[in-house]
Amino acid sequence: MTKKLNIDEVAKLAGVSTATVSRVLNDYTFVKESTRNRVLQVIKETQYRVNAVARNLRRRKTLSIGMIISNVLSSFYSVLAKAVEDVAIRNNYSTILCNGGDSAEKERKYLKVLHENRVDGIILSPTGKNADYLNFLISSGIPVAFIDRITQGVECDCVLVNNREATRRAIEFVIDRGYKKIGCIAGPMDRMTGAERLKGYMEALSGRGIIFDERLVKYGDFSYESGRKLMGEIIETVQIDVVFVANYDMATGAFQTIKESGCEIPGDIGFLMFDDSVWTTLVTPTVTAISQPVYIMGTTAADLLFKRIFNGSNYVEQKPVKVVLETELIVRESI
Amino acid sequence: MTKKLNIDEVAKLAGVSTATVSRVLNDYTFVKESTRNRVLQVIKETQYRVNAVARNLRRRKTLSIGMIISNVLSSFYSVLAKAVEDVAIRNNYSTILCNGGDSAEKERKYLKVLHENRVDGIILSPTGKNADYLNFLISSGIPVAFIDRITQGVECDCVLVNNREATRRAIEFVIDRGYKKIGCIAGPMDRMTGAERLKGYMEALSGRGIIFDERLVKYGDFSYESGRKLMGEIIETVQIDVVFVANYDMATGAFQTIKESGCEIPGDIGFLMFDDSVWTTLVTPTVTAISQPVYIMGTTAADLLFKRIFNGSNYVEQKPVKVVLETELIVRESI
DNA sequence: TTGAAAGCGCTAACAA
DNA sequence: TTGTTAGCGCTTTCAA
Repeated sequence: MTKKLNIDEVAKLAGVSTATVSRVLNDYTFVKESTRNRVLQVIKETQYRVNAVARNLRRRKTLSIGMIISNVLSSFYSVLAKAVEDVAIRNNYSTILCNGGDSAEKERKYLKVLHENRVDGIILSPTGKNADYLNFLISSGIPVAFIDRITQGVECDCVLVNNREATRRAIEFVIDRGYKKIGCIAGPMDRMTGAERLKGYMEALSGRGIIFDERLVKYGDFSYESGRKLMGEIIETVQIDVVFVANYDMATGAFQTIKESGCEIPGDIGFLMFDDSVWTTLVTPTVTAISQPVYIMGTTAADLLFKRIFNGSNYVEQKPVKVVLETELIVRESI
Repeated sequence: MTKKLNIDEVAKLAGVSTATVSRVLNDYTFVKESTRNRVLQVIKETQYRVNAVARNLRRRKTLSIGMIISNVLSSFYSVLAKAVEDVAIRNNYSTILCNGGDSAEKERKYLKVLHENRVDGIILSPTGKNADYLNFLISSGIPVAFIDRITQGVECDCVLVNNREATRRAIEFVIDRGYKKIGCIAGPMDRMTGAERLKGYMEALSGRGIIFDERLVKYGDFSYESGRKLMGEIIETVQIDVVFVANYDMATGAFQTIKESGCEIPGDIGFLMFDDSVWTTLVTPTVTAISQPVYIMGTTAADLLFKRIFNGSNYVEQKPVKVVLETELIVRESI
């Protein structure tokens, strides 16, 4: 707060021009060794730090990317966030993390904030809305990458998993183990992952000649609370052999409810979930789960994004890349 | 990528000066209704978005804060991150999240990046090092708040829990239940929480007349892997009644190891952990845990930070606030 | 109620 | 190898 410390001040103290200081700051090669040292000395003494805001304005680059996810509290998204940040750091970029909570308005608001801050790229798990804004961003030169889900009508890089296929195969496995009445706690149908996983469930049934019974399916919002509540409803109202829960948070709630109800897994009810995380090997019995390569999803999407960022304004012409990663059914004791 | 769209362009299209556009942008009152509408119309048609980088440079404010935590993957820190971001959003601020991984060099690097980006404040779970840089930041007008831990020699707002006291009382409870040989998987001693919790453990022993046996204590790094490994060592080398694990991630690893070893909890070995999160009520038996008000810690620290941010440069004179929150021992089946 | 213009701190042509 | 200088896009006096 003493005197305002900027590049001019440093230049004055070192007895050179601001351009020279700038050159030192940016490791420009053509600076005489002695001059460079003098400047570095002043920088050290004054603890001068370049003002990145001014630099960003001038360079028209911010060395930052934005990331919008539903909620860092969800294990899946926190891994994604970590993966993306790891890649960003490797590229000397900062990450602005936004928890959009799956609200289309929030997503739009965050897109606006990120746009205003002129982030060099945006990576998000989209709500499926705001196609207009996303397209506008892309066409105005800000690369966008989708992760886990997509928004219809927006052409950009994306990284997904084979939700439908993975679910179908897992349910087929369950059926082949002899289970007949297969309950399902599905995600919301307006979310790609929710819809795809349910389709996989239905495909497996019809493929094995089992009539789809809609009373066995409950629709949640992917949250712990909804898993908890819907599992309770299922236990109270219908008779099932096994339950498939469409994501980690809901499965956590559902497992809790089953445990409290006194039902035995897998004796009274088998348990299969999408996502494999922390507690699946800790509980009794251990849980059979469809495992996604979450961290890889994050790094893959980030790599795609940075490829475009570093391609500069040519990037618009390049075809979007779609990566679909494989999941793995990890069979444990609950089925 | 068509034509460069800035405030001048908008002004031209609306037939006014840039100053007027700026006034509209910032809800300045003295603009004639018709003029305002004309400008808003142009903004809408062109999809103009203010360049926050330029605005920040001019205003010498960025409406962003930085947050440095060990690792978003850790349940504790992800809750903290969410809490801080929630408060930031409420104040119309963005959060730049950095995973410092408890490395002093990384912390320093991130502090530098955040400083260069002229964030309006920084909130961190400090490594305990870099006191010089932190003090420099504070004295140059960037408010800092600590959360969960502090750095010696730095005077700033902080939010902690009563680590030592909480542990002491919990261990006393364990002793009073009749346990005698109390193992401990402690955190690293150069981290405040690690050291304080171990002190609490030792205080409880001496208070109850139990001789401290250092063979029963293993020192980990708060990670899943170290919990897993150290629990293995304990099981193989010493005889204990009960184990206290000093944080969530290590407890996850330790619990896994016990489960795999075939030992019964609490029959063969009682289990007590610091932190209460996802799986403690899911496993069999449910786990007795010291619960921290994590979300509240985050919002409290963020509130303190924003109070200083909004106080402008006067903030340096105000005495640092230290908040110590209470934890709660939640008794379940594992003890 | 509006406009002209200075300047936030930096980078990068261009010139020397 | 170094300096001069024109902006980057915005806000904010000051004047009209």
